[in-house]
Amino acid sequence: MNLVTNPRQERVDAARNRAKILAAAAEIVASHGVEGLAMADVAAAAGVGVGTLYRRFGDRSGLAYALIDEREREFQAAFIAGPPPLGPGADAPVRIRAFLNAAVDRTVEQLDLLLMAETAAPLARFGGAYDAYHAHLSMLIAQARPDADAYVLADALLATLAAPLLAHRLRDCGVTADRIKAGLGDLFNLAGQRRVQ
Amino acid sequence: MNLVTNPRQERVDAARNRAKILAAAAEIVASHGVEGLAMADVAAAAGVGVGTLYRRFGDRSGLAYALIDEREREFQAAFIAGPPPLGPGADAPVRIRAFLNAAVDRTVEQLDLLLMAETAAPLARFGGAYDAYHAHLSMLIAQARPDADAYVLADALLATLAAPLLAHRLRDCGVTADRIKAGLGDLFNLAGQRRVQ
DNA sequence: AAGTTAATCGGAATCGATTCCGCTTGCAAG
DNA sequence: CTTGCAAGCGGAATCGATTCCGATTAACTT
Repeated sequence: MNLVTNPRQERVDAARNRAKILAAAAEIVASHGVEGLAMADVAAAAGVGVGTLYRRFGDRSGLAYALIDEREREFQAAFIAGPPPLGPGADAPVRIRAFLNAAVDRTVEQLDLLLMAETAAPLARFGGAYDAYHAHLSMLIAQARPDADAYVLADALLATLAAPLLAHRLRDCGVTADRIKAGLGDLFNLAGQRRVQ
Repeated sequence: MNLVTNPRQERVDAARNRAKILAAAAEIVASHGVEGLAMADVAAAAGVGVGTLYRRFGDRSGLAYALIDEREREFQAAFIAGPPPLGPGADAPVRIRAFLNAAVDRTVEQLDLLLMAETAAPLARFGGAYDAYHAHLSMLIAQARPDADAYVLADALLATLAAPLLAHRLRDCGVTADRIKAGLGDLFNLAGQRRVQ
């Protein structure tokens, strides 16, 4: 899933082209929105052939993920090894709240690109970033709520953040990001508590 | 979202073509799988022009939804007005369990078509069947667990059943449908219980 | 510096979905 | 039984993504 590094060593012209393509794509998204991100246009704006573009990024959604990638690794670094409350050092419940809040913010922030990337290749997010999130979150949940099925609970919490659903709730249903954060936090809080009855 | 009925009255030739197209599409899916469902092929097999196909079903995912539609309305009728435990008559917690189990089964049963339909138009499922499910489930949850945020909890439970995620878990992760049913059931059971502490 | 090779290039060709539009036809009013 | 025309039809044209492949070129060897 790592879209930036490479097996051996990228040839200098290839690296230069990668940079030109990403710059051109970012500019197009900034000026014309995600819909304007046509492969032929990106290639033309970057001054390369479409073949080059496909060699580097695989397909349209690969390009979208590459555009997302920088913030992605930033986020992953933050919750894996950054300072508390997101990173290690805080209690699991605190980290879970922080993680969910940050995940909502991050998704909302890049909603259009995620929408496009997930639409073109819904499977790509799985096996990729999703699995990393899931591994992290289910570990924390197992730690904080030994009685719950951490694996499924993590899926439930993360699936609620899928770009298409989030877009629907935020844009068509008037739900706020804060309400979703609160709802997920409550859901986690309630789940796995020792039952009364 | 109703893909079968129509505003005024469908002309007889149009109705005949609709039937021919659906029959041809179903046969193609049966023999060549969902990947083989190319618009031009369906049109040719049905003996109509592609324009006709688009007039009737809007686009590829519309055709997929139409193929799903029959079982869809069957399912909706069952949980809205059918016999218990799915329909009215049983206690809310029982109906919720039954609904989640049935929803898992139904999704698994038509996983390929749903995968295609959602991939082509992830938004279509929202505003359509998803909203119906959500309305139903959140009503039951509100009834059974007055302390929980039924709206968000319903999203969490339903989002876990999204075709791409379910396909990933079932096919790539070795998770069974039964485990997911159990996990969702537990999640509902735990959520909204009066807290101990 | 010249040779060798595998990685890259570029852009034409291909492929499938979707749109367009002039022609046809069901059907209801006169 | 004509006539009017909105709904419907077919399939060519368009559009954008993706694939192909012969020409180039970076990078290592001798």
